[in-house]
Amino acid sequence: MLMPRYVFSNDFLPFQDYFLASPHRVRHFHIGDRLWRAGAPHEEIHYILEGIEMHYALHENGHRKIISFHGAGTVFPGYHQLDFKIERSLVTEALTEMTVLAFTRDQFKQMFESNASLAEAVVNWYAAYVNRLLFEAVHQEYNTSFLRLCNLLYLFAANTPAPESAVLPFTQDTLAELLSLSRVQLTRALARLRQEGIIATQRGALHIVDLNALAAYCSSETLDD
Amino acid sequence: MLMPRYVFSNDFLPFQDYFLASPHRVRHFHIGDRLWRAGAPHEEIHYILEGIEMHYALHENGHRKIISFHGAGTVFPGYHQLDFKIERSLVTEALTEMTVLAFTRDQFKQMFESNASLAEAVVNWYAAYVNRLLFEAVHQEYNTSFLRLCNLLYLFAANTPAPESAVLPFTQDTLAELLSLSRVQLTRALARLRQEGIIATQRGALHIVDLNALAAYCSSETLDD
DNA sequence: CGACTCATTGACGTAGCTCAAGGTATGTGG
DNA sequence: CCACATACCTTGAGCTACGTCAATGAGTCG
Repeated sequence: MLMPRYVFSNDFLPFQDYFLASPHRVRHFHIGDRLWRAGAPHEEIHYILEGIEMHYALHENGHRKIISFHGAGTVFPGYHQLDFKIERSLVTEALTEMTVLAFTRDQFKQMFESNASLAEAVVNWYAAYVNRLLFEAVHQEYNTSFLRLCNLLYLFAANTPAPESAVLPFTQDTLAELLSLSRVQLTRALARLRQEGIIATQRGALHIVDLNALAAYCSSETLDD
Repeated sequence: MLMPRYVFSNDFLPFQDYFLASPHRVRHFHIGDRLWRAGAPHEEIHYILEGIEMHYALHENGHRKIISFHGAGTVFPGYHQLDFKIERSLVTEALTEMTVLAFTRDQFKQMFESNASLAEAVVNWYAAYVNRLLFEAVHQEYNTSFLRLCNLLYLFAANTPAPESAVLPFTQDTLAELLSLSRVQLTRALARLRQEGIIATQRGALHIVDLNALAAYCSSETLDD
């Protein structure tokens, strides 16, 4: 049974050769680059060969809200043919050096219409993205900041190769912006987890020390039982 | 440019004849019926011929969060082939008498794979659904309850035939559950709008009196300028 | 006309915000 | 390799928006 994800990767890996054989343009990005023009609608769709990008929104009042991360083997943004106002306040930024295959909407449309299993993959990707957003809108919204943090950390840890002793490479700023919390409030929640021996904190990273104790705090939507 | 929507209808109307000609089962639901078994994954996909349904989530702590409404000419839930835990806490309930064409996942898959323009429509529908969820997660989250209410009312009004004097048929309970607010807080925000002559309230409904004044309160993500 | 649902308002508690000040790693240039 | 700058992290104090609890009023329906 599938749990919410904040990190997307490899969900289009089976199509890599197909993408390479289809009309595209190879593009490179450097750390901190934005993957498309600010304020513009999404004109290109990327298949990521290498690197990780972060997708976030800038709110009128200055807050930054991190939505998701996208790594090798995935496609971003999701293919569609509409023009949404909100997309113009969304930013995608390279966290590492990146290499992508860039498709225009029309090029992607060609592939989408001629390759049914790619179309299925696009739809399944959308379903997973909806799931991540639903998790936040219908679930995290009603939780305290402490519980929201526990859920987030557990989901991240569960997606690593060694959940029991996972190292999560996030600054506290990043975690706060993922959870729509103030940095101060986030620090307080981390302090509690540290005092209880559940995590260890470090500059720019965070270690899971006692995954079971963490899981005991999480809500059922987070746990795969 | 497209704004967030809470009500979905007619986005699959061009396919109605196609749906009728494809293998399906006609089903009827009565007011208050749930459109699929509680706690189960979505096994059927409906094309709605008549009626309106409400989609909501039940949180562990008793809160109910209303997500969206689906009316004639649309398909719900979105087609995909995965199994998400969160779907089991989601409920879809008939608000009126309903008639739908029910497809199994396999039946829908057949259509999806053999009709490229249907596949496009599914993807565009997902993009609109993501947009509605993004609006809440990245935007409304940072707004005060008053501003969130203004945005919601404006979006609803803008989707009616006569926005200037729209009548919105929602109880205050429903509005509170759409905005993740307490009923009390919602009443207070409505009281302010009433005192300012922007709306008139009534049992089970609410009238827009001064749409421009309402728009002046809204944030830019809500306004189509 | 009684029973329900829906709406309104007041009193009070608290989670999480902002503001503020200081502490500790990490990196860079001299 | 030291001095300094720049993140990043921690903790305290006070404020406020919003939640809960509670009581009452006002439409609507059998």
